[in-house]
Amino acid sequence: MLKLSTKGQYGVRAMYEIARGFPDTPVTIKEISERQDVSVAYLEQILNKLRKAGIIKSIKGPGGGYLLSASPDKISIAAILNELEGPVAITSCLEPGEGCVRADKCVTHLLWKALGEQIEAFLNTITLKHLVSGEVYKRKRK
Amino acid sequence: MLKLSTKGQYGVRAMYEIARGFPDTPVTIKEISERQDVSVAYLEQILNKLRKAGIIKSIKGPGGGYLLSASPDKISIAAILNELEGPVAITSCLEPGEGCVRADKCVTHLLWKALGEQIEAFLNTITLKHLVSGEVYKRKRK
DNA sequence: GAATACTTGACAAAAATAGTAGGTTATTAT
DNA sequence: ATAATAACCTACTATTTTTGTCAAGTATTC
Repeated sequence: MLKLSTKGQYGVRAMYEIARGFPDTPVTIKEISERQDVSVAYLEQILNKLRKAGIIKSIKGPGGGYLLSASPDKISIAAILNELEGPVAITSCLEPGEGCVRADKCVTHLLWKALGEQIEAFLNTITLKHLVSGEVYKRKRK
Repeated sequence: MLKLSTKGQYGVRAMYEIARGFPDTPVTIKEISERQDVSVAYLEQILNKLRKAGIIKSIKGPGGGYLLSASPDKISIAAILNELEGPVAITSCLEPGEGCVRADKCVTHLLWKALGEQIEAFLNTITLKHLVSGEVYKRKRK
């Protein structure tokens, strides 16, 4: 349960590759595709979303590719997933804009809200820098 | 993202109703259906799974219904969702039995594992007792 | 102008979700 | 006995989401 779609998974892995080119080496879709075993066409969709969100920048033509818009320690996993999969919302009624009609009498409303906040907080603390430096492992052990 | 299916959501709400009958008042599907706005037919499917898992017991015939197999403070939300939606597994390769081929070179593997463990730990601390007593609210504020 | 590389929109197979429908079995009360 | 109640079981299906592919276009460099 609570599975992430491949778009989210591949998106984070693609961002990792782009982060490795920080601050000024553009990374092409083809390179990402080869290193992460994801088709070029699918990556195009994913990176397009992230570019429109302003998380990455693109440079066309030979020598082009993708670059981070900010330094790796400023880009959290939460930010990436937010663009690709929308905000954390354990139930549909917790999505922004979606008013929950039975929130007052719903015994589980606060539970799902609290869980969502936990997840969001966790994903906010982890950045591309942690991924690139392999620090996720250390985190896990403490 | 990270949405729970309706089966999981309804399941927890149904368990809440059954917990209210603890220790010896059987709760019928019809009652749950009316109180939680979920069809009888759909609830049958859900409660059947939970019964087969041994979390609840059933009594047939007039005066029958469902009862908890253990006291509300011994039944966690994690246990309920585990039966209805399977274990927490942010990615398919983290499902029990599913060996991850590229775990060693996958930079996100440990991240998803850590997130899953966080979620599981959270859901393990919350029980039906918290739901019935409205204690989820208090938890959330601390 | 040829090659590179991103951009865009449409499409489609496959899987998961969210249920319905209809009949069966067990128990109780009359 | 039999009627009523309530759980049990299996199959089916429409819809939505996921997971991509495909084709054509635009911008840039050499």
